[in-house]
Amino acid sequence: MNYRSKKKVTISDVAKKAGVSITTVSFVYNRPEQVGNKTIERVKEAAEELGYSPNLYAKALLSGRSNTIGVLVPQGLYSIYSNPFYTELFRGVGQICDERNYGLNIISPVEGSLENAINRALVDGFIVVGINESHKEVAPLIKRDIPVIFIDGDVENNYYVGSDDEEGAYLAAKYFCEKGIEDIAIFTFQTPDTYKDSGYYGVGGKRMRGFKRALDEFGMLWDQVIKLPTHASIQAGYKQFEKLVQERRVPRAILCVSDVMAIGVLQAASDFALEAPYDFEVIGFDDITTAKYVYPSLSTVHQPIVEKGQISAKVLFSMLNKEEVEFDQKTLLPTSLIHRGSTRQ
Amino acid sequence: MNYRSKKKVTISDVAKKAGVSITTVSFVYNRPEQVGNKTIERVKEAAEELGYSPNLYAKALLSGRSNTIGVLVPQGLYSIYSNPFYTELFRGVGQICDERNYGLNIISPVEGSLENAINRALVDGFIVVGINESHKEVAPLIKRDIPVIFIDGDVENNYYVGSDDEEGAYLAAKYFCEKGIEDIAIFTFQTPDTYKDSGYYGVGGKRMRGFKRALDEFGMLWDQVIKLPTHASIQAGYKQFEKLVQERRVPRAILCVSDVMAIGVLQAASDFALEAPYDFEVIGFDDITTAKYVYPSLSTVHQPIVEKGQISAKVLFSMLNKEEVEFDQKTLLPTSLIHRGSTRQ
DNA sequence: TGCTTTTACTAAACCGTTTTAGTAAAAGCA
DNA sequence: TGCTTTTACTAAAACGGTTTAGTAAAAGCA
Repeated sequence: MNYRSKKKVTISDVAKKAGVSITTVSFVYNRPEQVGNKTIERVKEAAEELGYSPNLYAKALLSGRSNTIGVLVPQGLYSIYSNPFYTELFRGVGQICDERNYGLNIISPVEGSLENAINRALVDGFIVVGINESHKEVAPLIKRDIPVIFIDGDVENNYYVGSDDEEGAYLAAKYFCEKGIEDIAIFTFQTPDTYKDSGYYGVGGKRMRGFKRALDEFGMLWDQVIKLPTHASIQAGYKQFEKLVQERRVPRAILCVSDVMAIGVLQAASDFALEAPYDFEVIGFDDITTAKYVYPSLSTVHQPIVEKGQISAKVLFSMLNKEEVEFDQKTLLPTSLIHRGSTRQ
Repeated sequence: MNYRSKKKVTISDVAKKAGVSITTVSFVYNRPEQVGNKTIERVKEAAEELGYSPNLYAKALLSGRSNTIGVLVPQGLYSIYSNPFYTELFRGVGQICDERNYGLNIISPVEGSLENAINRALVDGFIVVGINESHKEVAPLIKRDIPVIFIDGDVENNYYVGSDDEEGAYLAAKYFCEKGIEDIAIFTFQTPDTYKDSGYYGVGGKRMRGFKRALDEFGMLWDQVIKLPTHASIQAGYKQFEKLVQERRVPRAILCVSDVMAIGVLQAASDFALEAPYDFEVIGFDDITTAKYVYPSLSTVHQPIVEKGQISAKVLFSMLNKEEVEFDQKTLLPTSLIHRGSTRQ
């Protein structure tokens, strides 16, 4: 089949057909009290017959608003929608958008470039996730003079909402240290080159610093810990653990910088007849919804993802409406270690 | 703190500052080969100093395109982003958007009205999920003369992509019937009044008809089967099963019209020291990713959700580009029964 | 009746771009 | 040198609406 659209019918087509000015047509929709009843009737009839519907871009040009906010994410939509962390974040942002009758647009790189994406996004403001404010790709944001708030990046000069990643990671690592476990592997983020500055980047960096602080405290050698860069997905976690099994170096304890990796680990373990917390222990990070339901249920560092989304949306809306913002410029949410089935108390 | 934006700088501000016409400024960005080098230099400098960034609505008005497609969903964003079915659907749609460098906007009701939402959405085309084409709320879509494709609704006159819900449900119910189980409960969708026509609506209706066909075939009385309308969420499934336990009428078999409900059932069962498939058996519907990872792993009717998203996006893009569409007007994807831990072979 | 107010409508300006059609100056060419 | 072509730029017309300022006719009023 072949789709063809008829050509657009504009306000002046309706005006012509109804025998009135375009002003009158506009008034029929926007200030009907200024128009006589029979005229309203006639205009609406003409509009109906022609199949008129006002052009939204023209309206947006006049008002300067789209009534939509954007969440800027550093990966493609397929990745993003495969990662429960983002889904839960969107849940929080979306809830506030529901309340305010705003639209929500997830903005991901266009041809690999966030700058392109920003330069095309028809939104009134941005929530930027996982990117440092200093990153050159987000420079056009400042230029566009549009309200922006950052989540999970290194941020100095803008609004920011994040979790206490360093502390959460510290608690997780400390738990193993206190048990005297020395044979630890860390599944770290595999930072895409584009967004990598130096050393450990963003939340991944903060979590690593938390792990290190605990190990340092207990006199363990940071350099001797196995660090395995792993994509944030179940599959990648599975693969990484599979490799450890095949190389016969499954450690006593695993710290994952993300729950999905940890779930992959549990899955792989089960396929190789290993079982947490008996053959090894594992702690994830994020406390996504699924963490409770997997088997064994996943011990993890909880961070309030949904709330993070809610708060950032609220702040953004305050900026949009030029209201006082009811939050500090930097909001740091608490993290906590949650013991479930994948660790042995 | 208080956010203030400076006033917008336009192309004519830049033109004035650089001492050229606005045409020249426009050319600098869109057809630089038409402009002398020193002029380009001068214009860019002026633009930089003023912090110029072109107005996207004006551009969109000219081009008539936003390079974004919309997925129209029947619930608020909080609900949608709590439901893995949608997330996986968006994954499929998003993948194609990634490839084509298109944006993806999830459009949910504005003040409870999808019509409002449609009338504000700055998108080039719509994928409509779970709503019948005859529903009055989607009428403005046809009016806006914009490409549309439907997923999971009752559709006659438009492009449509769906799964063979009736057959999948039939297989699930038949499985229990063949085992001679008569004590069956069905967890059905709780259709919001707004979108309810008559009888069982949309995919929920198709699935119910599939269940019924199997029961009929085995001479079981449809009216004697317990039917429990349940919201599509883990919590609601949990609550519903909890009630069954408390009323001491846990059935031998449960058919759920959605995986999330079934996962709630498993969770509640575990909390009441019941365990599938020993104390009862349960089959879900959808085969969301999590179904594999819960305990016991969930037997379910598989439908290719991601593929559904991919196909509908592909069809929509063909319509947008006025290409031949490589799919039939109606695409019906196969479903199949997957046995995992929550049933006993 | 004549004056004021209200009602119903409209012309024109504007929003911020892109694009078309055109021009003057510079360059190319015999 | 005189003619044609190219280069570098611009004025003005779109795009499709909303809004302001204004007008003519109808209604209100003494």
